[in-house]
Amino acid sequence: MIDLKALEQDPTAFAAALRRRGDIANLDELVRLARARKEVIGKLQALQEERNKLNEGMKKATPAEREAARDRMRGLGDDVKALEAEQRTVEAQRDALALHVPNVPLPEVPEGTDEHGNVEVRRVLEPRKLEFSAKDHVDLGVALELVDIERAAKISGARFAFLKGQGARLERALASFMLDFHLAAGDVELAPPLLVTAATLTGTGQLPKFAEDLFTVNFGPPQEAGAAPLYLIPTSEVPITNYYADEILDEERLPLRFCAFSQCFRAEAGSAGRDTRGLIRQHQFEKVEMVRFATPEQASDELERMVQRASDLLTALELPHRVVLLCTGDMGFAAEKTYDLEVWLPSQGSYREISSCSTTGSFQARRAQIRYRPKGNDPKKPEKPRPLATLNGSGLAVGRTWVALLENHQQADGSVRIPERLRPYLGGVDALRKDAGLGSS
RNA sequence: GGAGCGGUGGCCGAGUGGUUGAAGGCAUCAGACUUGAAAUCUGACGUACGGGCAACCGUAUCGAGGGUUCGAAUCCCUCCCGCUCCGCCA
Repeated sequence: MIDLKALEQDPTAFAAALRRRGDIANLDELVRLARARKEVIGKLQALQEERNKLNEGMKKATPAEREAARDRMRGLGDDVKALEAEQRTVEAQRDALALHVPNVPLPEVPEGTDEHGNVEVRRVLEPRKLEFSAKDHVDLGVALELVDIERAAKISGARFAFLKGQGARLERALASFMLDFHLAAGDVELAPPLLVTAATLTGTGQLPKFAEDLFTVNFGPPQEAGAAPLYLIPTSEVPITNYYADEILDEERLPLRFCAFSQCFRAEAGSAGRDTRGLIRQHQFEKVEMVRFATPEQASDELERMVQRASDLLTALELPHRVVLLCTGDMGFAAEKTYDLEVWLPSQGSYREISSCSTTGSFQARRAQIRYRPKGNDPKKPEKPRPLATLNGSGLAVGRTWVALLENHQQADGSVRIPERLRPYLGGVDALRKDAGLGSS
């Protein structure tokens, strides 16, 4: 959620900053509601104060005095209730609007309407020059019996896959390798719940606006569902970021750095027809995620560190990639600055997203009520809590890493070379070959 | 699925209609004492909103919402969450 106080104090500046992403529809109405709310609260508190004062004398008042005060008190009580209802209404209207307003981009974020406005920051590793024509990961995977998409369609429909034999083991190896990489750098690992409440998804910004991208899960048969549904997480950013929801952390603890492995589930109703071949876009995929809790002052540095970490992972896997700074039009709803890491895919002759690292500033923290208490100078007067900054980044999308590894390390004979660093996770094998003797169709 | 119990401040835990934002304890912070530390003593110590330059003042807040009442942490209703036992189960 945007900073409503800042909005109220300087609507013009706020609108200018937000207009860069082209969405300022509700700002005027929000300002109006903020002022209406103050007015209601002012009236309400005056009445409550009067009521409290009258009440103070009631206990020791004589029956006659009590009787005399009663009418006035009744009237006050009714007025208070009416104003309380009004306050709730105004706040509900305010929240309904505010929860749909996206985050404000940082000044250094380039302006643009779509991915063409993104700015390449650097490239790492040269793509190999193949002396044969590159196969894509589906052809490679099918030939090596690493993946079975047709049978997955039979079981679950489109956008699902079985990994098989060495293919399944490769995914497990990649996830383990990534997690160990993060642990070696000092991150704390969390294994999160995969089903979360609507409130949790509101905290990170997926709800209320993007419900169509999520899978809903009911208790028991749909027609009997009594309890509120849960949602399959689209990324472990959701449960991890909400880990500290409604809490106040001491500044000394920050920054906090977590990593997590999880399945992710995305309905992505709007993506029909895009990336229909292969494993690039699935309803279910694995991802290792990095999440940071930091002071607003630390956020920028933490973002750069996450990008570097993701890049180092790709380098360790010998995968050519580039870092891209997203423009205003290509950023996610909650982000105020995002870098994508794009890995080289020989079959497409282009770079494809494999990691996205964002700072949301205090946007999610305000929604999820995550605050920290600044150190302060005077030990007698503790500082007031303020929202902290949350960051998240893929480190990495395991499925897409699987794809990139096959395509980049394919060899003339159809086998796939395993990079040195990954071999310990695959029992020491140096390549995936057709005659591995694992499984048959 | 059946039966029962419970949700109070960072934590534990009193409190069943009227100065209770809430006893007491723990934790934390500051000061005193001490060569230092421990122990001890004194004091401070929730959050949000409104007003104010500030000191500060006011209002709300005892899981959430609604109701009864002049007045609710305390009474009533609904919902949410947690725990225990039985059943089922990876």
